[in-house]
Amino acid sequence: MTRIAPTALYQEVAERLRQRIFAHELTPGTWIDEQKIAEEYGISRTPLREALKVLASEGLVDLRPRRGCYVTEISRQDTDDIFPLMALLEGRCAAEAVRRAKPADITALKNIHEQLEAAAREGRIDAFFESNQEFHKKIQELSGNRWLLSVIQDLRKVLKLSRLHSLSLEGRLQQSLDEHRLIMAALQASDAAKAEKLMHDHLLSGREALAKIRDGASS
Amino acid sequence: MTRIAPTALYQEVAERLRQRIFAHELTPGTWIDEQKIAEEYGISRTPLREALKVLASEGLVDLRPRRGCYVTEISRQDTDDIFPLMALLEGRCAAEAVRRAKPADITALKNIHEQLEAAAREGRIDAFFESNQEFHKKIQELSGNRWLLSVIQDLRKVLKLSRLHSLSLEGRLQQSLDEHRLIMAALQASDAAKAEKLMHDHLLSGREALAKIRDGASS
DNA sequence: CCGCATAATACTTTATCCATAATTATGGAA
DNA sequence: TTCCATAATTATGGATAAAGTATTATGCGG
Repeated sequence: MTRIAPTALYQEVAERLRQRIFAHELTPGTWIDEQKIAEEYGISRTPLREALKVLASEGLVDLRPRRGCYVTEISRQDTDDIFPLMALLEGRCAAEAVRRAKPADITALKNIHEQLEAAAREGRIDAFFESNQEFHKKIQELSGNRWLLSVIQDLRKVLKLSRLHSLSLEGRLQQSLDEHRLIMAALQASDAAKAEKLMHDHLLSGREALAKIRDGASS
Repeated sequence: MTRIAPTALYQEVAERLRQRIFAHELTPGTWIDEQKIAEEYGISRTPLREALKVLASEGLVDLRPRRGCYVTEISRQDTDDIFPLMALLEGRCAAEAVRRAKPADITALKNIHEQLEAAAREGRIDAFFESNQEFHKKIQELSGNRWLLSVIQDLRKVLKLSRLHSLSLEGRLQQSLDEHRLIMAALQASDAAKAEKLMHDHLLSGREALAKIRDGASS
């Protein structure tokens, strides 16, 4: 059987490591033992090392020459820097999406939003996360700007390094849902300016929740 | 002699290739022959391949599995997408820089701007490019947001793929200088809103120049 | 004469091996 | 007992070789 999608081995390895990092199985600061991982995956160190180079330029790991590879530790300063940036970018996405969205796109968005509502009703946290991601992603795609999308996705990857990031959403599930409803309404009403501001504030609101958790945890 | 900065070989190779790509010695679309380059640099293919992975995630080359490595071809759509994004981001930088700049920072900026003026007076194109880059970079650093800076730098790398990009600046040297003067004035006056708008328009103005050259070239 | 299939060549990919550098542990001296 | 130095071990970085896959060219058949 020939593979339809000829992904190189190093790409698959990078993806598996990414998932382990996002799942916080590999926590920030931990050393990545090349030999151990290679053995574990049943591959040689060569593709693994290439995968680590990729993760390094994504900012997920820190490659210290002759010292080894460590999962990136993200600081408070970093999240404080990234959230306003994401707010700016995703706000722009929302505005652009309104201008370019066709009726069918709005319908698709409504479907995703409905999944979010359902997940919230049934208290399915994982599904809520999933739909939330999808909603944001869909809007980014609607913006029609490939580079805007890629920049946002890159930054989101870095944010996912923080364990607190996923925790923070749990604590404000209802609030997040409310904000999503307003955004959805603005999109339906084709109000670009409103959608931009709502999305912007939605992101900053996420930052606030994170800060609250962090302050609580450090006390 | 021990090296102060223990940079890995793959990093040096990546940097050399980057320069060759920016210098348009390796033009977009050309195939990168691993064996030839490795031989040329007197290294094995291992560090070269690692370097290519890095360049790939920077978007400078296109790594097609089992097909080889090609210098990225940037489309009109890409530049049309990137310039407004850069305008948004660099605009934000300017606003942020005004808020955070200390008197000493403004003085430093004025010095760089003066170099720009001198380069323009003496018609030193290369020096003008240099000072222009430095001026923008300094403002990005003043914004104090490491991530904002890195995103902008990444996008700028991609823009540099286009040969037209550097050409376009030559044609509008005087206009670019005028815009810089206005930005400098807004910075000195600590007018964040004005600096943001001027910087934003400055970038879009760059896009216009590029579009003009492109249309002229394709006629 | 054109199209398809097969074979050969070339390049990517992966694995193994070796050397160098860093870190840690142990021993000796103060 | 503690600190410094040296040696040994371990891990990273680089090179070479082998294998697998894709592409191209050539030959044969329709």
